[in-house]
Amino acid sequence: MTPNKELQEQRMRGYFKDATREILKGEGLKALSVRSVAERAGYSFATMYNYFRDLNELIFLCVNDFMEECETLVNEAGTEMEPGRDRLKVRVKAYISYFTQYPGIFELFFVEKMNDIGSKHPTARTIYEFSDRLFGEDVAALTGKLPDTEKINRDILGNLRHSVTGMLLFYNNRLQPGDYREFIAIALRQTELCLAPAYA
Amino acid sequence: MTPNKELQEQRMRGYFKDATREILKGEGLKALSVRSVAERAGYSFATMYNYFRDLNELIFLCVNDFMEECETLVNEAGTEMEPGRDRLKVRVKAYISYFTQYPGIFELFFVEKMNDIGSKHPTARTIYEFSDRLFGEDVAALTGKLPDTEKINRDILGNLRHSVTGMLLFYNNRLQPGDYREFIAIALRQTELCLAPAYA
DNA sequence: TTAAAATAATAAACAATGTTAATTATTTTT
DNA sequence: AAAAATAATTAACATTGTTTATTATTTTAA
Repeated sequence: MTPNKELQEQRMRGYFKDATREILKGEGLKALSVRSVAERAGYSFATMYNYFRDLNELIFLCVNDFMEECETLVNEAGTEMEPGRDRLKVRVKAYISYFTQYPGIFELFFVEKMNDIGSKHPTARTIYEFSDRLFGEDVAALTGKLPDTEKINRDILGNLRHSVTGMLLFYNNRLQPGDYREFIAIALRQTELCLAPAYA
Repeated sequence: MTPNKELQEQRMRGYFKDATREILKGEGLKALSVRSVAERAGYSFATMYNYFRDLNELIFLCVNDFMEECETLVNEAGTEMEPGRDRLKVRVKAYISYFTQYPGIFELFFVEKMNDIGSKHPTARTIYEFSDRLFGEDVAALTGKLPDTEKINRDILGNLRHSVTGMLLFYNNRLQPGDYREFIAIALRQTELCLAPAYA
């Protein structure tokens, strides 16, 4: 019987990745350490270095998983609705809800200071374009009949990306505004404002 | 001769504060440590604890200085212009320029994860309202003649606050977009979009 | 099947960090 | 000038990421 090294290694990596995901979703980046991950995975902290270059590599691998999870959640919001203004708001709300429920994941996506290598990583661009992918269809539904659609789309999606990220940053990291309901209300209002170029 | 304890203590605190400011402006938060501050101040790291509760207190004290510095810079931009759209853009540009020149200060203002006490600190609110103070006059000049001025002002200033912060976050922390000129161009374009409610 | 080789897991160690407690140096007061 | 108070520093501890040695295990070869 020849042992399946590939499978074994895959499993080991899985244990560490799962542990990392759980900690990030639960206690957040602050609680993440080589030792905390290893303990949850059931191995010594030194074992991690046999499967990953360092803690950062492990963190990077989680981003894709989280992105999928978030996308699924957003896609489950407003399924019965027509693409457009109202559905966009429902989807933005789901997006925001994900990142307020898991502030550690928000931190990981948008806040964590990476080294220069990390920022040049393709992941950085994928994150940058993440909201475009999620909200593109609804925006396109609003601008489809207009001339100069592409430019307007870029404007709107850009504004959405920046202002939603900004709001989440203030809410998650600075507790501004202090109340969640108020935060959501402002967020939806701002979402509407971002659509202005579609009605010009 | 009775020694002026007050003055002496004030000076000591000044040495540490200056050292902290210099490091934050130069190498950024990552390079800031009790030891690096103390070395630059010319004292042992333990001495810091005789004048400040901890490193966080020292950091907080710098925020106000930086805010003043930034405000001065912004106020020096477009002094000969009329309040309004064009001056706003010049001022936003100065604001952005400050926080890209000193990414460590941006981190300190908007990114650094504070403990709950820190986020409930009055400073958190001051930071939140900082851009409103800087850009309020120009926005008011645009909306002054409209009905429902206050509401529109809030909308515009909110959108400005969030989208400028979001853009800076992407640029400073994720190198998106990769080129500074492109970044500025997008930022100014987005600034204009934020003003849409004034022209409705 | 058992000895040798390869591999995997871990423990030990190091450097850097924030912080506190103990100690030394300095200044002030009596 | 000695005693008391204060200031500054050193020593120490706990926690972090990471690397280097050791130990345990598994695979291979005789």
